[in-house]
Parts: sequence; structure tokens; C-alpha cells
Amino acid sequence: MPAVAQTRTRLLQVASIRLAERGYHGTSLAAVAEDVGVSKQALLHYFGSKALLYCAVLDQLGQDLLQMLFSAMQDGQPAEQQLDSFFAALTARAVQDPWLPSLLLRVLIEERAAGSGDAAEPLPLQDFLEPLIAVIQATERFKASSFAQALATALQLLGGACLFPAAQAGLAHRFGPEVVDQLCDISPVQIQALLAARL
Amino acid sequence: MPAVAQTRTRLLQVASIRLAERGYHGTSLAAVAEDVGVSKQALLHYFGSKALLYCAVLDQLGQDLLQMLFSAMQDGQPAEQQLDSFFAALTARAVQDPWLPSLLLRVLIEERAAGSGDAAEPLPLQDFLEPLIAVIQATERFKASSFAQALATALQLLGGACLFPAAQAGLAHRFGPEVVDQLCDISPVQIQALLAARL
DNA sequence: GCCTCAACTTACCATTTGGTAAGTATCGGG
DNA sequence: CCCGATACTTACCAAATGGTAAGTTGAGGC
Repeated sequence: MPAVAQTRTRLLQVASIRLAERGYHGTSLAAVAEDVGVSKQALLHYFGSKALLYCAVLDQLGQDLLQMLFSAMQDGQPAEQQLDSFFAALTARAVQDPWLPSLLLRVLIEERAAGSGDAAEPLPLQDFLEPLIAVIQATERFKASSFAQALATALQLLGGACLFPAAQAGLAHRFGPEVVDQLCDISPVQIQALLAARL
Repeated sequence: MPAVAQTRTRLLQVASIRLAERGYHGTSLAAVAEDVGVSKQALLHYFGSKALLYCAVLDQLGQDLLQMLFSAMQDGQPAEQQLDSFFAALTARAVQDPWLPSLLLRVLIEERAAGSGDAAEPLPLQDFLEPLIAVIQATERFKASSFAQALATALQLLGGACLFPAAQAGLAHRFGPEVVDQLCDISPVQIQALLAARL
């Protein structure tokens, strides 16, 4: 099935997962390459260096999130419902792709990971965060609020929504898989409750 | 001032900060030791290995959090107010010690980091998480709810409360230091609003 | 004075890591 | 049929890392 040049895509996927699970420094190029079934140098062939691979992964993550946000912004619905749709989509995906919220939280926590030294490098996820804040500022509740307040709310929502799926694997280890199964069912309604309460 | 054996304490502090900022794999023993001003082997002298150092750091973190929780549980106040006090103390400390929420989130995300292979190793932070969930289950709102629902709420609250302080440094880089200053002021009331809305 | 023990230090080592150099195989175009 | 580009591979390397071995220093007990 994977005709050609699928290798790059698979490398990106595997790299995303490993970077989410073990972080930048905990992920070795050799491990990623081995998972995909190619040599380490194949990886370097596609993405010049580890830092650039990391940038590519974050780029992909930003695009994924942005697309989810845009999909939720389609029609002329009120901003509250747009946020509802977005976080519903986010949690739905997060349950089956736990690496996504893990990576998101990680990036937000680890400010600078792979800076090329250049000051003008585009911040990863910035293209996603700014529209998200804009939507929050478009709600009735935050119409008159400051940018900082909208940002605080965005972080609160993201943190509240992403921590469970990101911690999913560890929680199964702590409290048992059956509790996690229950949590997967509870999570979406819990997020809706959070949004309803905060907006 | 540091008479003797303060070295161990300082090593633990510096290790906590570096582990929070850069994660387990991103933190080298040599770097921690150098920050304190001793040799790498002094570190190994006190904590047998890197994995044991990590365990010691997590132990300390768990104790810190547990103490904050117990302090908030003093008198016969209602559970709602106990949670209020705890999260107020947490955010107050988190603003000046951003490494604490960073480390907390990191540990929750990275399930297994330094397992001795033994299956019966005590889970880090478990002694803190369980009482916290118990307090949530003691509230009117969650009195009749399942354990899983209380756990979901605990994670939502922790995520919502910890993401901003943990991301503080990166946010200053993204949106400028003045926005972060505003956020530091906003954060506590935002957390109170979150608690009031969810309990 | 001497023994012991904690609290370190300098040397050293095996492994892993990111990265370079150079070679090979395949394929489409001219 | 050759040319170049793409998509890799094997070999190799310098640096960093966690960890071991052995030595040094100073204080307290006998």
C-alpha cells in the first residue's frame, strides 16, 4: 500500500508518538528509524537534523490542531458553540491518539527545545493558539475581557481537557485499566461541563 | 550558612528544577552537580544512581503536595472550601516555583520513567492523588459520583491549575513578559472561578 | 596516636547519541 | 545509453552520558 515517499510520513508519525511519550531528549533518531524499519540516516536524509525533525513534528501538530479548530468554526454559529465543537473533536481524537495531547502539553511546558539560535524562528503552535484565543474573546463571557484573561482561560481549558488523555497510560498503571475505560466515557461530558461552566 | 549535609538538599532542589524544565532524559548528572558546585560523583554518592535521584525528587514532590493538601484540610470545614484552600496554595506557590507544576504535569504524562523493574514499586504521587480524590468525593457535588468521575475532575482541576504556571516561561517568550505578569495576577481568581464552577 | 566513617575528588570506561562521508540501487528524461 | 536526482545503506567519528574504582581529607571516638 505505501507506494513511495510514504516513508517520510511514517517517520513523522512515529517521531510524533515517541516525542510525545518520551520527550525530545528521550527520543533517539535510531529508535524512531528502527520503528519504521529504515536506517537512522534515512531519517536524516528526510529531515536534516534532530532539531528539524522536531520542528516538522510540531508543525504537523500545529496544522492538525488548527484544522480541528477551523472545522469547528465553519458556519456562523456563536463562539461558545464553536469552542464546544472544537473541544469535543479534540477529546474524541485525544482518546484514541493520546500522543496528541501529550505532545501539546509538553510543548507548552518546554518553552525552548530546538531553537536554531535564530531570534525570528516562528513559535510552534502560535498559529493555533492565537485563533483559539480569538474565539474565546468572541464569546459573550469574554467579550469585554483582556487578552490575558482569554489566554488564561485558553490554558485552563486546554490543561483541563488534555491532562487526562495525556496521562491515560500512566493512570491505567495506577488505578487499573477498567477505571481508565470509564474515564474515556466520562471525559467528553466532563469537558462539556467544564466549557458550560466557564463560558 | 549551609553548615553540613546541606549539599544533599541543594542537590535535590537543583535536580527538581532541572528535571522539571528539561525532563528526565534531558537532565544530566554532571549539569546538576555543576550547578550546585560539586562533582558528579558527589551526586552519585548521595543518590546511588540517576533513577534513584529521580525517585527522591518525586518523593519530595509528593510530600510537598501532600503537605499542602493536609494544610488545607485542617479544621472541619466543608470539602469545597478545603479544595479552595489547596488550589489557592498550589497556585500561590506555583507562580514563584514554576518547576513544581511543570514537574507534576510531567510525571503525570510520563507514566514510567525510572522503574527498577520491580512490579511492587510505590507509584510516585499516589499518596497525594488518592487523598485529593477522596476530598473531591467528599463534596456535595460528587458525593454520589463514581471514583472515576472524581478522578476525572481531579485531573481537570490539576490540568487547569498547573498549565499556566508550567508554561509561564514559554508564554513570556510567546506573548511578552507583560502579559505573563497580568496572568500571574489573574491566575488565582481564574482558579477560584474554575472551582466554583465545577463543584 | 590511631581507626573509622562520611564526604567528597580525580581517573577512567563502555555505551549511546547526533552527525558526516561515501557508496549503491533505482528510475525517469534526453 | 548515459545523466542526474531520489532514496536510501554501511562505516565511521567526536562528544556526552551514566557508572565504577580508587584515592584523599577531615572530624569524632577510643
